[in-house]
Amino acid sequence: MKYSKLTGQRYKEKPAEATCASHIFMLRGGYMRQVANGIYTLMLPAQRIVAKIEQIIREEMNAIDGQEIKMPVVIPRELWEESGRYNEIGVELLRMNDRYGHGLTLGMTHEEVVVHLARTEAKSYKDYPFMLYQIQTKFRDEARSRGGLIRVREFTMKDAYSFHTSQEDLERYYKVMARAYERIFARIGIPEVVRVQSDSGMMGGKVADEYMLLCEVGEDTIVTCSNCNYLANREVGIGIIEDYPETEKPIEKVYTPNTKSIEDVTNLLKIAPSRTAKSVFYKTAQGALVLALIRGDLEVNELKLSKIFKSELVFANDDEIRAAGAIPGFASGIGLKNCTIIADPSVANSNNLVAGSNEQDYHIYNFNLRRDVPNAKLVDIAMARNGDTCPICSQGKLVLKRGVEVGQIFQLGTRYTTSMKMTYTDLDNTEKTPIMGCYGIGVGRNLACIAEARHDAKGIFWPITIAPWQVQINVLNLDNGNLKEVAEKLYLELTQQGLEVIYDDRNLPAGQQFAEADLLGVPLRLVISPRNMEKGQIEWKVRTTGESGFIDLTAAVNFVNEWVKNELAKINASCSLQQ
RNA sequence: CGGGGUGUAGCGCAACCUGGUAGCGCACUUGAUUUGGGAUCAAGUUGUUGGAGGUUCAAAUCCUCUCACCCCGACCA
Repeated sequence: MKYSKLTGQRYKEKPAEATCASHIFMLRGGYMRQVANGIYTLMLPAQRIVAKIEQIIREEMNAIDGQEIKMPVVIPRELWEESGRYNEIGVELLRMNDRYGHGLTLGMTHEEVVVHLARTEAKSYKDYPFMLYQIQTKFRDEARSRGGLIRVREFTMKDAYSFHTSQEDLERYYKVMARAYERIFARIGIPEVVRVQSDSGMMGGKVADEYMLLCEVGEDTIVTCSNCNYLANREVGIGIIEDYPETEKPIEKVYTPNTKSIEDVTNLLKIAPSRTAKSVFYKTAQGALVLALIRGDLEVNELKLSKIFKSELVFANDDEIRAAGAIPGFASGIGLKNCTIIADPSVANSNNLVAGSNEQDYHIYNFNLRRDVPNAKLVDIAMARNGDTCPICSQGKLVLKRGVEVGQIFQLGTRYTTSMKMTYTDLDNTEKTPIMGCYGIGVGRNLACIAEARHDAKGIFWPITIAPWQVQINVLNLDNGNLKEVAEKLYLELTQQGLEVIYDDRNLPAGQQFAEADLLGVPLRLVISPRNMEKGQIEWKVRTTGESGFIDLTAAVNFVNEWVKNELAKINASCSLQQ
């Protein structure tokens, strides 16, 4: 590729709307342009990287017996109705009508479509197990896209679906897939991606893991341990806290006017938040009232709570709280009617707490959950905190970090095969329902994450496996002597070796060429200049390390060939190709 | 959906408060000189100031409505 043929401006200044490194550099470097909120056009450099990421994913999926297929972007509403998700999923699913008034959707995930296919094609136990995958455009009408390609509405995703005749086989394959994922992240140049326990969200199913790149621009919070390798999304993370067991004392009322919050109460009574019980009222989608009781120093994890009721929860309003016999601001679980009470173990395991009295302007001392609210259901609903004790090793302290989800794997179970009536005939001639797993990787998000993890102040440095080009040729003073001939010849020879070369044939001042080269992040740069040509040499420089040196022009092709081979070998060695 | 912010040339910004011919830097075009870290000189080009209404002799500027984008939150695979 000659630079003069590459369409796209390179900006010197940071575009106003960009706030994170990957976004800034990809706009400045002419990798992409925004078309609408969360919708981008990828230009040649980005498209080349994407193609390489996709190819690596494809190789790894094929290596574990994946079959690449292509499902449609536009999906008829009937399929979503069959699985029940047409009504479960909100506005995120983009719905529209065709000319006949037939309801259509833009695919945001493809469980329905893959089951639609698989249920007519795999009728015998002999057809199992199998895995189908695609690399395809998804559309999700995000409430809030942000951060360039980190979070968008239209994106390319590799989604894979496996089908099994037993839970054991699903679990076996789940591990195979997990290994493939580790190899993918290593091969595309972000081996530091970690696997964390997670919630399966709208996909359904029980076991789910997310692959996270830990970095500041991430929007997920990850619970990590200072001592062991515990890793969990904060949505499901658990922290062990100190309990304060005491002998139960009788309830005493205390006058606490104008104390609406835990902070007000602790300030007034001069006690620690951990000596209080907090009452938070929620309402389920069906309108049922829920009281969550938790110790005052902890926060309710609403995802954990919503799983108990299999419903989204919203805060109850004051009237609804009063209807249950509680006083907002002074509420507790004592004497409530028509209200399900969920208590976190933190409240049960500490005694003589300060709690609401359900009487205006009064709290009580010596609240004891087991004695005072015996009907409360004990479930962990606490948000893990920085500094809590690790639930796995009991030694380390939890540390919360930010992360970007770059992939996820789920053991789906029979959520879709049951609702969509997919069956096969087993050995004993009975009809059975297959068990599914599903596995996603966001291609564009990975691209952005690599940029987040691999950049300096001047630009991105792309790992050799996915770099838009492997080698860049710069010529200083192209018009000088025979430099142009030398460069053209070198370009041709390298290209003939099968190397991917971008040749800056624009005759720009050195500074500008170098600045733009840094933005493009090609791993190896060759510089041809009058100064070095006098000695018959060219200079090479490695983008990542800054390492540089000189080589005779005659040896250049060999040198580059070897260098690229070595770099590729280094990455491949880090993730041996044997399964 | 709630809170905040911004829309002026391809990009970054000024002019807006206090109404009076829309400007600067970069980019772009032509020519010359340059070539080891975002050149130099000269001459140019580029705008319905996001849109619609209103007030006014006069609106980028004031008022109303609207649209788009960004940030924070809610929500989310």
